[in-house]
Amino acid sequence: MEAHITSSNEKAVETDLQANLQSLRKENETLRFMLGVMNRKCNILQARLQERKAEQFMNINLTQSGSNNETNYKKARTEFPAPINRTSRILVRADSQDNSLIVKDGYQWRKYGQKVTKDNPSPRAYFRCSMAPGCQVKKKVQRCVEDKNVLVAIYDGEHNHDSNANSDIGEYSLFSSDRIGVATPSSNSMHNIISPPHITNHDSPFRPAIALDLSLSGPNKENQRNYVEKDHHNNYYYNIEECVASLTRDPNFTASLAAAVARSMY
DNA sequence: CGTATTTGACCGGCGC
DNA sequence: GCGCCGGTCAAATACG
Repeated sequence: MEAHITSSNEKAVETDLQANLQSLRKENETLRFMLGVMNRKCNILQARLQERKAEQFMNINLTQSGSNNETNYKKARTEFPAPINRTSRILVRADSQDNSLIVKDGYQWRKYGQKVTKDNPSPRAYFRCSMAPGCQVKKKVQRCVEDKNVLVAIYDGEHNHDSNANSDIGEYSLFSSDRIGVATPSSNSMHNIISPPHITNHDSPFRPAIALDLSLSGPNKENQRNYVEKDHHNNYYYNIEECVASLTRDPNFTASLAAAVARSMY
């Protein structure tokens, strides 16, 4: 009898927990969506500010001298580069037999050049974002000198528009297991591949690791994070595990977490 | 025929 | 000044 009551109580608690978990998931989803919207709005505003600055610069030059528009525009573009000149390096698994330097990342690119560089026998392809007229994001794609199965894509600048990756994630390899990792802008070699530390690799140093993508959209968002986490004491961590370990060591954090979980349950 | 890609020419920065 | 190198331009070409 008593045992029966206990089990029904447990069931009630379980369904309660399930419901709470569901509502927390929904809340999380909503917050992520809002963050995504704010991110996009921020990018658009930055692009508009950039255009205004360029226009102002052109106007000043036109009133000061009678030189032609194109020269002024070119100068304005160089004087005022992309609002935040971010660069990020992304490594993507590719078939060594496939000679195309195409990295599917959810954006539309127009190729405008190809060049063989000194340090790498594989040609480097130059792309410009063609999804939005004002977008000045560029990317360079080249096969890794150390492993031809890996494409190195270097992104330069910040998109002023959304990608279509969110709507059709499965199509784009950068958002699936094809992506190997993100390296810091200063890195010059494959040793900067970032992968979960618990994944060991005995076959090849460049074998793709599983990368869990928590970003909201395109590759430039990766650059903002670069897998570097910062805690509330302003300490930087270069991998998730280290960050989690530090947080769990912090009694304030664990107490706050426990309180938050308790609040969500009752 | 319009659009995307290719590819040689050109440009600017840098070191000598 | 010269040569090297990476990045960009633009005419030619390919493609749907």
